[in-house]
Amino acid sequence: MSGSSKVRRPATLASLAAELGVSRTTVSNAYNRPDQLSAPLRERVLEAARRLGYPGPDPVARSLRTRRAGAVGLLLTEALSYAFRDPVATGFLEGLALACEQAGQGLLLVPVSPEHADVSVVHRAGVDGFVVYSVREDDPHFLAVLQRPVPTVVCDQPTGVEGVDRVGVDDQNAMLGLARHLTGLGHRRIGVICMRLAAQRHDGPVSAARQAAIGYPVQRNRLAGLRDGLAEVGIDWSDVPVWERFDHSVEAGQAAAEELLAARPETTAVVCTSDVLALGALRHATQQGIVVPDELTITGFDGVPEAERAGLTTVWQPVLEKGKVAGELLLDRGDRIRPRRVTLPTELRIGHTSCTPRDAERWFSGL
Amino acid sequence: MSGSSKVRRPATLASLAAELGVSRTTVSNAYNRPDQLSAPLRERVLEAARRLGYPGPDPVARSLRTRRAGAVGLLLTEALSYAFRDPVATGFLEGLALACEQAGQGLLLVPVSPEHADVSVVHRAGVDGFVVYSVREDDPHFLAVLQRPVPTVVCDQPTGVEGVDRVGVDDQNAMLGLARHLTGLGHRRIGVICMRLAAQRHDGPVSAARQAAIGYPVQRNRLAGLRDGLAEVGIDWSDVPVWERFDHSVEAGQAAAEELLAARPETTAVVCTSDVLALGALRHATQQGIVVPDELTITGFDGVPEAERAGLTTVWQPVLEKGKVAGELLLDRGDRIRPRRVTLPTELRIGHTSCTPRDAERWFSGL
DNA sequence: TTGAAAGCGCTAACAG
DNA sequence: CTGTTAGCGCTTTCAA
Repeated sequence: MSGSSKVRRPATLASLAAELGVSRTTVSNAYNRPDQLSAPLRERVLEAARRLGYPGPDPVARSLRTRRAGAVGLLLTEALSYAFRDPVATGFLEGLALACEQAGQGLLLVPVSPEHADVSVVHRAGVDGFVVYSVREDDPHFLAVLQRPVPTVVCDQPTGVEGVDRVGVDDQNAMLGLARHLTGLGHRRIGVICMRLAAQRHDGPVSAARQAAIGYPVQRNRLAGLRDGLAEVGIDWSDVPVWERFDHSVEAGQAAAEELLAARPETTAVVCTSDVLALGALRHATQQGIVVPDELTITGFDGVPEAERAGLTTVWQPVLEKGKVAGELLLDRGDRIRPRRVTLPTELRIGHTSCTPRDAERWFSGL
Repeated sequence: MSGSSKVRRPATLASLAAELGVSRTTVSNAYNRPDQLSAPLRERVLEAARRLGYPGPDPVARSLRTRRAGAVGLLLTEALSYAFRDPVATGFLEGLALACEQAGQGLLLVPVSPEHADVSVVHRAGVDGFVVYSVREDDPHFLAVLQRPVPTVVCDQPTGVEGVDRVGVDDQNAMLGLARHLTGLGHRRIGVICMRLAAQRHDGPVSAARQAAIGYPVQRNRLAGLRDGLAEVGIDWSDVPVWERFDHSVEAGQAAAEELLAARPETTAVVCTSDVLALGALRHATQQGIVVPDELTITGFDGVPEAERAGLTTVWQPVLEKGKVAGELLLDRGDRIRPRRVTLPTELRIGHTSCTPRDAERWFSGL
């Protein structure tokens, strides 16, 4: 770590005290408790500090002594850098940053990267608590966080971890609402595109076995909600094609849509478990000249700005609020002993990517 | 900070050592230098740690001892939370995060907020260095960073600070290229929309006096480049209307465009010093039924994804790369004594929001 | 290999 | 209002 010609810390609190012929306490007080010493003396101290180039109490030493780091750690899925590309994650970050600002706490982004499977970064983080954003149930970094003797708040997943607060939404119920919207429109041939379901990479159709071993509660619950909704109109879940994508990007959604529709051309509605994937499906449709929604209904999940602009039918969730609540839950000095669970509301937003399918009369005629 | 039922640190390195009847050194070595003790002994230590719930060496204490925090501090303009809404800032953050990941260093976001004008957050940050992203020349937080005896790298602004590395682009020259593009097309009635120029809020036309006291080198340089480019075809800068906006948002750009065009209806081209503002101007035009580019040319600066989608004529700059280089500059252990200056290339990207103005023949006929 | 000694720089009682 | 006394929990020469 070079890059500057600034010199190494020249003075310490002790040396300053010696120089001035006062005690260390007095110098410390000059910084931390101005009311504990006379104004002139304080000014003398500060002046000497300026003269000697003393930058004030060392933050690390102070943290050790006070037992508070003044920062919150954030653990994210994937690489840290990915978070800034994902619209849902950035919304969450904004909310969390808001809470931190308000509390005057720093936000330490833990440098997890796919290559360095090194958990030690978690152990090295000087923080007073952790916020964990949407990670796999058996994420090793998360396990490392649990070792640390500091409070932890999880957003979204994993769910139901003992001793840990959680903020999230009711993914299953939200998806149930979306399913009813679609079945109500008359859709019966529905295909699904979902995000990664397990640690190991897989792209393509999801077997029943794999569905039974989903490592991400959020995806699990969204699929479950859909399953329940379809069951209400007699659709057997095992007949519903589910296409998985490991990467979360528009391109991934596009490719998945292509595969899904090639395998199941009779599909009238593609349900995506995220807006990003849905935007990809939308792009595929556009490029193939498939008219949405007339020929194909496409839905998303999240309610990100891009989706709104595209008029996507989706489930909106309060992403920013999740971040804010996560931060507040962690920073809240209230002496709540019991872990808290906060479930925020979602909202079905019907855009213009969903409508009655062409073959609907088939089903409605039966009424 | 509550929220978890996890208990307070139960064991320390010393207590573990006592428990095992070995020295603290041995326990420390078990974690930090596995090759310095026998495997069986190490296993015994680790086992005891597990049993006693010892989470490994305390990061803060270790930092104090080793004199390295293992994290980089990031100082941003505006509120911390704003950064996640700004497409340029998120690009920068992604790049910086990439560099941190690679180096295994944490990224500590310093919680600056407009309300808390409190500089102490900077003094409290336990970091090995700072990256400063695009702040005003006399930003108090920045001044506080300079006090700290750690290396510092600035992105964009302020420029020319002694002892501090800097990464950025040649804003002036980039804008000069854009200006030539416009004058080459035949534009002579040009209006400007720019970002904030000083600490105190101001929205509207910018006086010559205010232009002479711009506190943001980036804006200063972009305007200077434009001025020079226009001077080449004999346009007097004092005739060019410059509209400032304190907030950086699409809405702000839209409002500025409205005011500017109302004041100067003869304008054939609106030059914006950022894409976000330009997108706002574009929106204004669309809503007013002004055909772009036929009736009005609009240009931006930055080359953000949204701008590309909109086909905006703009100056693209390597935002992600800036973040990456900033991180590398800071983390680079090379013993460069002299501060370094890195200037990255930009690229004029001509979209379909610029074309020859309708009154061009007036000028070309003179050839 | 392992251990003993010496702080890193600071704050928080508690006395004066 | 100021100083004295004890560490916070850890790493690291240096010796054994």
